[in-house]
Amino acid sequence: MASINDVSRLAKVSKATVSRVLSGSRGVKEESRDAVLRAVEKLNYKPNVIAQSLTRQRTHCVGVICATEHVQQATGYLQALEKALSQDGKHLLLRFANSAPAVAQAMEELGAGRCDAVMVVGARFALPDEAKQAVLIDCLDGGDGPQLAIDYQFASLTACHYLFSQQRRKIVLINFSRGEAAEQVLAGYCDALESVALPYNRQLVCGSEESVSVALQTLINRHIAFDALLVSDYIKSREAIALLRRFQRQVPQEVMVFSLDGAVPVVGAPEMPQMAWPLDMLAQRALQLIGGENIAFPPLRGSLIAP
Amino acid sequence: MASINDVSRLAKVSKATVSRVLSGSRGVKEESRDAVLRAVEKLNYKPNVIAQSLTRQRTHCVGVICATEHVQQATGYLQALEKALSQDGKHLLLRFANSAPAVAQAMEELGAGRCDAVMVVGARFALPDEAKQAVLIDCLDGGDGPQLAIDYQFASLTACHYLFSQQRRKIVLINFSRGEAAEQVLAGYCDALESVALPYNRQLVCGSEESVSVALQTLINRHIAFDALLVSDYIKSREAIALLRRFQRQVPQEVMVFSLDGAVPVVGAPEMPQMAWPLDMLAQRALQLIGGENIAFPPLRGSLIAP
DNA sequence: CTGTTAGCGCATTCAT
DNA sequence: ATGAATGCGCTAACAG
Repeated sequence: MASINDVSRLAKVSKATVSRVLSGSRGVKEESRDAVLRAVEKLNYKPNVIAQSLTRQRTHCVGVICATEHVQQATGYLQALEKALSQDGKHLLLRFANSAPAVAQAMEELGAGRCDAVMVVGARFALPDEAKQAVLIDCLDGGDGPQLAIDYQFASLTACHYLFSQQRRKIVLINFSRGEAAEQVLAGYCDALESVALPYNRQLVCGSEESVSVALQTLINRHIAFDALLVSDYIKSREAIALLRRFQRQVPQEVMVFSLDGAVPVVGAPEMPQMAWPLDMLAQRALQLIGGENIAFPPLRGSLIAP
Repeated sequence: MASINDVSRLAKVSKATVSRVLSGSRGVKEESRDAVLRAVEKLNYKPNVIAQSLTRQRTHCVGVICATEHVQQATGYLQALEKALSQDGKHLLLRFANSAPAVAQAMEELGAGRCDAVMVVGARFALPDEAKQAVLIDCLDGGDGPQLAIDYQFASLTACHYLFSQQRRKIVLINFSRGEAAEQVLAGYCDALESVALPYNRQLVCGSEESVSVALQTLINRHIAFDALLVSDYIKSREAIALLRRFQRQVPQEVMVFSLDGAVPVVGAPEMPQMAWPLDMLAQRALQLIGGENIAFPPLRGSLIAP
């Protein structure tokens, strides 16, 4: 691999001039400029980005820690982030981590100068202290640092109203296990019920600790009627649908399932009604945040899509 | 951020000694060794990986270009690769690119010393020349360099036999648009038909040029009977299912859809019968290939999963 | 306008 | 066993 020395030698100018031509490029005589460009061409020279990183103290790399429980949830985010980053001349260093210690370790390894910034995406668990230095995106319990939140209350409200419009009245809520988002979802659910003067039935709200299957089995065992499920994320929705089918409950005829998590990009018609988030906008904002701008964005609102 | 100079000063030894303690770590007096470690601890010193990369001429980064048309197809690969890489102390530089020029540009930007190696994953189109230097994983037309192929003929054969076992005889094949994999799939399909003495019906094999919807509409318009679809990938399967439902064809009762591409990790019960690939093994082999080992692996075989 | 010099942070000879 | 010196490839400050 040719280095800047080779170029400067071939072009009969100093390294500094070569550097000037390739970077700032102003204040260089036409003549030596051409000589440099010719040499660059001939040697197929590309500046070594590692050396550049060392002097400039910037790597143009951004660490992205996908803290999602299931990969599917990460894909939409990843695609949007990669697009925004590469348009900005930055690179995406990917890492998966679905527990607090794993996130901590990832932060550790992405530090030490390898990245200019780190973001944590989609965590559904309490983050370790190390993550306080990162930009948090759709993480359940946002810290005090820069972050991007999702408006789950709005989503929940929308979902309920959609289900009402589909003549569903007995909506089971299968919520996030905990965190602020869970509270928001519950609040939206309650708001919706109230707005149509439906009573709040505690039995229809599934607690955090149990699995989706267990929750549904409990309802079925107790002969509690329901005609819709409002589920926090896509994966749980799939679990729920699988279980309902085993009990011969037609989906969506008998039980309609709504997924709040639309982070999975939809191709063709969506499988089920769900929220779709404006991921490109999310990515843009994320870039602004890692750019150091200290903006507080309002929670992002998604839009309804349905089969 | 503390540098090696700070440590050497605090420990009252030279930079070389510090370096020795942290790297090779042998041939150092116990005394100065402790002093260094103490200083490191106190300053919370972490060697700057960029500087290390510069001297060692190794970045421990691997570029991964996801050349898949749809993100979903990439997720399984990504997760498996990231796991294998991070276990090996390497980092994954992610890039999406779904056209030859995009791949070329990605190769360009990932070169220039940023990565030790690059791999291209899941390309369903002809790769540019630049990609010849990369390790090719599940790319339709493999080049002459190191690569990892998938045994699509085996998959196709398995799929057909599964469909036969489900009392399906009129199987529509919706193949890849072109490339070696398409030929393999067709070969497996033909083998299967032959093995149960079914005639090959040209009308049931859908050509490359048309979209899934058009292909199916054509069949329906011509009143050609079919009771199963063998589809090359998950996305097309979803498209097909959506269209079938619009024509009131019950899936899977009337028409069973089989997806050859199992790169989408399944959670819970699979949506439809499909092939699942041993992605961790794939990732292991990919690592061996970028490690420079010049091994030729046999095409990878997947296993059937069904609802 | 351009060359020289001095780092960036570290690893690695080569002496001692 | 350890320190001084050199270089990785490049940028930037400072003179000319």
